[in-house]
Amino acid sequence: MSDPTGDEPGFALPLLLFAGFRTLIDRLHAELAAQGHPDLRPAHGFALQAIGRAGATASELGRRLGVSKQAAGKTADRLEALGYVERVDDSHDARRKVVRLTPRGVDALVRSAQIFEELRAEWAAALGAQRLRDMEAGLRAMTPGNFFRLDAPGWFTG
Amino acid sequence: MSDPTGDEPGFALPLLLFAGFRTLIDRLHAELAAQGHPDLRPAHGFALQAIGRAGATASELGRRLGVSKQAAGKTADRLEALGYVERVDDSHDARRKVVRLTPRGVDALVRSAQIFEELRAEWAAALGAQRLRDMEAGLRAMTPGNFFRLDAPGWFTG
DNA sequence: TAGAATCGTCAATGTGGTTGTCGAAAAGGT
DNA sequence: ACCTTTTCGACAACCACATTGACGATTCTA
Repeated sequence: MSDPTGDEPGFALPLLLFAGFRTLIDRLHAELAAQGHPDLRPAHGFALQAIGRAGATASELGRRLGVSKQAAGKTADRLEALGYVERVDDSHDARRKVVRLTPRGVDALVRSAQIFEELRAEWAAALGAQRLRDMEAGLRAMTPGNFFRLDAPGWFTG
Repeated sequence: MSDPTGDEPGFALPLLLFAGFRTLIDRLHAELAAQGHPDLRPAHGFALQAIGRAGATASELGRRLGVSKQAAGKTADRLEALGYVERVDDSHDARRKVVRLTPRGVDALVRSAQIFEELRAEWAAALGAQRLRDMEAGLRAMTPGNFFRLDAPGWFTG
């Protein structure tokens, strides 16, 4: 209004991006809670995604999440206590213990994917499909390409 | 709906938003570190912003950040140890101890604002000023209005 | 086969968050 | 003025999530 260009101040951009992220994640977990997964936290969702249907060892999980193997092991402990993963001995390597999704873990993953599709459809309906694609394309252009490294936790506090 | 248009999968949207946020914050702190503030972490930046030039009590800071007054007090302790804030007694209210920015704290805030402007200018140059404004407008439309509540930490883990 | 790398775990520590409690000080109602 | 309620800052205990360093056991490799 008073700004002749109408530009947002610079500090608003990261805040808006975070607000968008947070809004989506909050809605995801509200839905997951309503669908039988009330104990799942955002950090757990990232870990489940990183484990994947093929499973992973604690060390591998740590590499995928960008954290130490010890931290990954503790996260696996918590997910195990919540019933989302189980540990199985590897018959080919006595050192390895594979963290594998339980049926409950798979269910959470399937539902998450479904909910994300619905949320994206909401955004597409509100903004227009093309505007949403533009936004995604713009973000993809401004972020490091192989940014499917899910390492949110711990990064904030250092 | 199928996607003959090559739409992004739904789960990519939050990841892209987070990647954008993280990219900006990482660049901010790389710059801050180069400009004499290597110990400042993302969480600290949020707290400094919430304290502001007018200062705030621990309780008020807690309300602004959406955390308990105890947590806010600990964060103030940490910032005090790093030399970014100081505590002064309130002459009108013997209970209150106002957390106020030191010159170093003000310097960090000023530099942060400057860096954010530069980063936004980079995005505007790469995407086009209008596309960036569209992105910001879209995000503003999809996020709760008064989202200047800086409560990132703790939210993730619950 | 000896040496190096990897796996999972234990231990100690740092940071940031949460309740609950408490005394001191301010504010409010009668 | 007095008593009650609220607010403030602090302390204590605890939890979540990360770190580094060390360790025995196992596997890979030169």
